[in-house]
Amino acid sequence: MSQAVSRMAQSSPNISCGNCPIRHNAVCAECDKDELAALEAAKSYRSFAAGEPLAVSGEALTHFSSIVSGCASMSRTLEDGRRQTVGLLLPSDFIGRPGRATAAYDVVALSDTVVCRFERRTFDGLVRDTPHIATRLLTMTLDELDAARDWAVVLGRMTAREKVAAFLVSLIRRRAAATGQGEPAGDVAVALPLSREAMSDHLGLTIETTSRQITAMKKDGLIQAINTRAFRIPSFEALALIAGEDDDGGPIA
Amino acid sequence: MSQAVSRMAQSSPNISCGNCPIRHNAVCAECDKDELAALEAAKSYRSFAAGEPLAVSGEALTHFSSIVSGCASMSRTLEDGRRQTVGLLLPSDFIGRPGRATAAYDVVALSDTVVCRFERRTFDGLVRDTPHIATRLLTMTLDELDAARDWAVVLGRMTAREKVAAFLVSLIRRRAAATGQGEPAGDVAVALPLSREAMSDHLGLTIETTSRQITAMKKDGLIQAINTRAFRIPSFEALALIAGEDDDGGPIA
DNA sequence: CCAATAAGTTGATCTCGATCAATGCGAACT
DNA sequence: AGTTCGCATTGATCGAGATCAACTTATTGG
Repeated sequence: MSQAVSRMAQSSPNISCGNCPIRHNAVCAECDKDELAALEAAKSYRSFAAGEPLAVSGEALTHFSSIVSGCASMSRTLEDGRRQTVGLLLPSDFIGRPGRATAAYDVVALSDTVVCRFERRTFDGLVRDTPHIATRLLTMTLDELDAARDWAVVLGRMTAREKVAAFLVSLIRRRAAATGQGEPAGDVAVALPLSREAMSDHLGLTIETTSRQITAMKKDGLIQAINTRAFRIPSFEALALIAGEDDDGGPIA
Repeated sequence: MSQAVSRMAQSSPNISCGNCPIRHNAVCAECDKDELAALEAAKSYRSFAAGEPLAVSGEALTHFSSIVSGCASMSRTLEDGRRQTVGLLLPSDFIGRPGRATAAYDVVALSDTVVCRFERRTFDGLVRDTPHIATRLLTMTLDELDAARDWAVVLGRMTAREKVAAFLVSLIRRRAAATGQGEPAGDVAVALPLSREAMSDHLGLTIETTSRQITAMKKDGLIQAINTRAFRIPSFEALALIAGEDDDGGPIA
């Protein structure tokens, strides 16, 4: 998909992928040989086609996984069909939590997706017995928590236009971060890894409203359509401004 | 305030409070004497009057704190004044995160509040060097993450009435959990520790809409007003049903 | 290459919650 | 007791986004 994936894939795939839950790789300074061996033994990969479920809310979750490439959504659907995505999973994001055997949300692949995974009980033991893995997981979880809280501001208080802008801005930032670039600036391109419906589920909007906002933003010159799933953004800063940010760049402190 | 506070306060206050970030107390099986002594030496208490800020977004956060009694909100305010509360902090909830020196949100005391706190650098060291403290913190953070994601469903997809019901249900559940009771049932009472404004900021609604929904729910017999800040709920189950839950009790799996 | 189907856009209308504005109510102070 | 001030409720109106519906554009398969 993005440059991120190809970059990840080439980093010593035979030892350990570059975006495992603990971000382990061959040069991890804190890992001794026994730990690496244990991780390798417990690790496996699995592919999912777009639309395929990676987990079903309420059902057993046998593995702790981390996205290697592709994109998935984590969502809850109410009885009457209303659906809210609570997290967009991109490479390096994890699925599952130590000590819990049941999935709390539905996780569905939005595009073809590869995950790196660990059998749950093995992983639980690894977290319990390996301090620096637990620490690494804590940092990742705290980051996810901040992201979830930031998103609550979008869902609770932003207009449709601001929501769409905030989504594009956050997607562009995550892609840039994954490829090791800094804060995006100026003219940038985004490939959307999801449908208008998945986008709307994430934004708490209907498909129609999302579509109309995109059209309006095209008219205003904020975005240009390469095709329906790819945009060119002439000014990232202008978009970020609409997404309700200070003009000094970066997310609100 | 609630029964929770008095119950907490009496558990060996001279050794360690019962709701410190790591839920340490005199009988913690995993803590040796040195660790306990280190915790005690680093610990202090501080009181805040209702309305007083515990932290300001973007400014230095010198301590890692845990609510002992009272109630605080964690929120972000956009430039134009729109405000969204991203977390309601009740006893045992923590403020701050290891390894970060700056507050990400505004934290304000909603009622008179007491916190138990640790000087930041000391706490960072403690988390780094004491595996079971890191593990405990990881569990708490994962729980917060689930709560934040659950709330995203409320903010993104629920109607005003459902939002108010969901808020009351979650508040009642947290109170019950804090006092060691199980799932609430039947006729229950809630004391609201916050104003209509703070409630609205949490729900992503205006004060007027929140007030109207409360009035409507009174008319429908779902809630009875003891006073403006305290309700009697004749049927917790009926309220939970409106809050968009399955009828088998408990949050959706 | 053209049907068939899914995904996306656009239009018309309606509704829920926001907004603007006034009134009610209770606690704190004199 | 009455005044004041902040909080809460109620009323009237407006508008952003939802809904219902038609249509267009991609994508897939024969």
